[in-house]
Amino acid sequence: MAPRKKQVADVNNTSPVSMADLARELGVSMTTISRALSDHHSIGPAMKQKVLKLAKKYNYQPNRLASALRKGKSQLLGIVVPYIEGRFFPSVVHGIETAASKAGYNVIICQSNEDVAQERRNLDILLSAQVAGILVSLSRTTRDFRHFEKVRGRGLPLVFFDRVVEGDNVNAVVLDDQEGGYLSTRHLIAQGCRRIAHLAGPQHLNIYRNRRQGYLDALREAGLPEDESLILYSDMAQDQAAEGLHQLLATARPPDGVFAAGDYAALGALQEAQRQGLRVPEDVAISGFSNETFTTITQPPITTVDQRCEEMGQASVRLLLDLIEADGRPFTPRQVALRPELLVRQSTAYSADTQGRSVRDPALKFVGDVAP
Amino acid sequence: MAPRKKQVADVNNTSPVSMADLARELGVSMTTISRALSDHHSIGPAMKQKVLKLAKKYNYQPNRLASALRKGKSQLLGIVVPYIEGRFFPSVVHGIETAASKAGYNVIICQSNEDVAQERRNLDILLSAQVAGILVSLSRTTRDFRHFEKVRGRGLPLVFFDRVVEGDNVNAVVLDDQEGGYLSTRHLIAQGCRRIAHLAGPQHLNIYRNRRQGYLDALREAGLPEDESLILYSDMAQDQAAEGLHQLLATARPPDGVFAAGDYAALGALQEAQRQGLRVPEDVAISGFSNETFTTITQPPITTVDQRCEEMGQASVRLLLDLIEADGRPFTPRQVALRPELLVRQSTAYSADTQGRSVRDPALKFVGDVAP
DNA sequence: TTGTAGGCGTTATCAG
DNA sequence: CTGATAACGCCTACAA
Repeated sequence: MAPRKKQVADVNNTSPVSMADLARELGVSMTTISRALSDHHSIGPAMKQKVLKLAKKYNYQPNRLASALRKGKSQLLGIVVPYIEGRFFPSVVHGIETAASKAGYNVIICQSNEDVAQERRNLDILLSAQVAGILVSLSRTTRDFRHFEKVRGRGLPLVFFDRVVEGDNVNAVVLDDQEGGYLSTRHLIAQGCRRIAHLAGPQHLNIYRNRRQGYLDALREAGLPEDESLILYSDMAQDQAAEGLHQLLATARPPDGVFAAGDYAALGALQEAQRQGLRVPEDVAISGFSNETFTTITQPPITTVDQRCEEMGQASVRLLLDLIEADGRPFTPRQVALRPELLVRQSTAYSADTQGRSVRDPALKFVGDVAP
Repeated sequence: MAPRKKQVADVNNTSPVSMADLARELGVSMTTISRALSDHHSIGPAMKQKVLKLAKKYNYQPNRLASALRKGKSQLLGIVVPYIEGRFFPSVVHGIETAASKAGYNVIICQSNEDVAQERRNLDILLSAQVAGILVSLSRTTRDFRHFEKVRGRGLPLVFFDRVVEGDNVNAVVLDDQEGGYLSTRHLIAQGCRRIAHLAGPQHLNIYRNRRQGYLDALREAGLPEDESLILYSDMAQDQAAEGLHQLLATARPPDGVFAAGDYAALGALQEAQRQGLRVPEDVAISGFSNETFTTITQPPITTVDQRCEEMGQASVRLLLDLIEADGRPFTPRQVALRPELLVRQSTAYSADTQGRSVRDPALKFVGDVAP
């Protein structure tokens, strides 16, 4: 019963077993082992069984470092995000990891903390880790994109998501924010609203620019006037929104609907309306954007636009894998715009389900979506 | 101006430059290059400069795979979490990634999806990726812990966090839930509550068991009776909590305070109380657990316990790094219990700050914390 | 069907 | 202070 000891003083440490060890034990060459394990065609079934059995017995784990070094490609994907917090990025990362692991890849994750310098460093790290591809959502402070040229120069597959480099020579996955703004506003109009205010975000960010444009599209389509006095620009904070709505409600012709470009702004508006004694949605309907968790638990729950976080992750991985499989052969860059989903809740619709009911109208203009 | 082309048909791909390339260019040996780059002491400053300059010029990136293969240790840490969603795990991962990258490590992240089999596979993957250490939060379905023996057998540093294997021979970082329950209840008592109900979670989960115990501790300390009829067990869902409070309020002696073991339960209780026309906190004070985002935006904002997610990530990494540095030398396993933070808001305190004010009472029993 | 041998890029051990 | 050489574990022509 005495445990055999190979080395002195090494109580417990099982040193990892390599192919060479297995080969020695079976009296065959490493080639045979390698082939048996990778299910190569030119290997006898008997031999294969023997090898697999021994591998199991010794709990053989392939050394992916060695394999990757030899093949020049690892099974790792790199992710660079501004941060892993809030609702959006974690969900996208969740989608990415799920899709990646399904395809046999693992992800190594880096945060830029909204700092270009850190973003650059992250890219360098991922390059030297020999990842098979990189997924990036830009930091807020990124104005210069030269560091990405390094990646392309290496011929390394690169996909942007959400915060992307604009242009048609990059691979990118985004939410169609304009469609989101359009859907929300169209819905408010359908609910009978005729004076719809827009709580808009900073217009140097394309997401807010696009949401505003969707809002205008819907107004125009319905023949409603564009009224700049109904558009309030802010940083989308709850109190700014409340203050803004406060002012609008004090005017001669207050709005009967509010499309906020963010859920916190919608919340601020909701609370302000209620403070003023207004009923929501009867006196003023309010909708938000992002499907933050809290939108389901306010009274009434807030109508909002879901950003398809997980799908964004999936779509990004799909695109990246296509790029990886293309393996340097010419590949026409793709820009994917995910179709947002309007979740109608009681802040805009009297009869809406608390959980939010997805509005899918086949007559809506089709903007783009991932391939089925 | 014609671009020099090394290879035909290779338009743009800069193949990564290796130490050998630099050595050839400078007419020195690879050894010299390696030493210059790793700042070895026995290298001439002149030589070092030359090498560094050339490395910069050619944009040399060390191949971490090769380095790790040679050294038998990578600069990667593995994380296994049930999933990356909600508030808790993303924040912990955020803390982990931040601490790890500060120490020169990168993280590769895996989700078990609450599935033991997946958890096992994840461990295998991390082992074969030759990570330097592993951080694990157990899946709900994990009852058998043998797969972790493989990791220990390899002598690979292993730290559990939040959902941990119990016992004093593992390294683990948890929140002191008992202390959290104690702090909350003690606070309710200090606010004048004398009949405090507890919305408890499933008692097979240690977090809920511990929160309940803390509740009992505080009652006992204050000389208040333990009344099992005031403890309601459920899965902590919003509607269950509402229903539960509904029943309690209908009794002859309704509670004047509620300590809910989760924020959703607290929310359900708050809404139910308000439906019954009760004022919160005047008629009944309510506190929750977890510091979910929505607790700041309810009316009134809900007093809750912050779980120190980021600190948990940091502490886990610190412990793991200590383990890595011990490098196989005997290491007495450590269990770290993070001190929770009570955030007092208006649902329990008339005068509380909306944002929540941290209660730090030096007289509180000290349970444990990370080293400074 | 199996074996031999060389190399992926780095580092550690020697010897000068 | 510098260089030659041998690994690390795996893969893959090429040869048998």
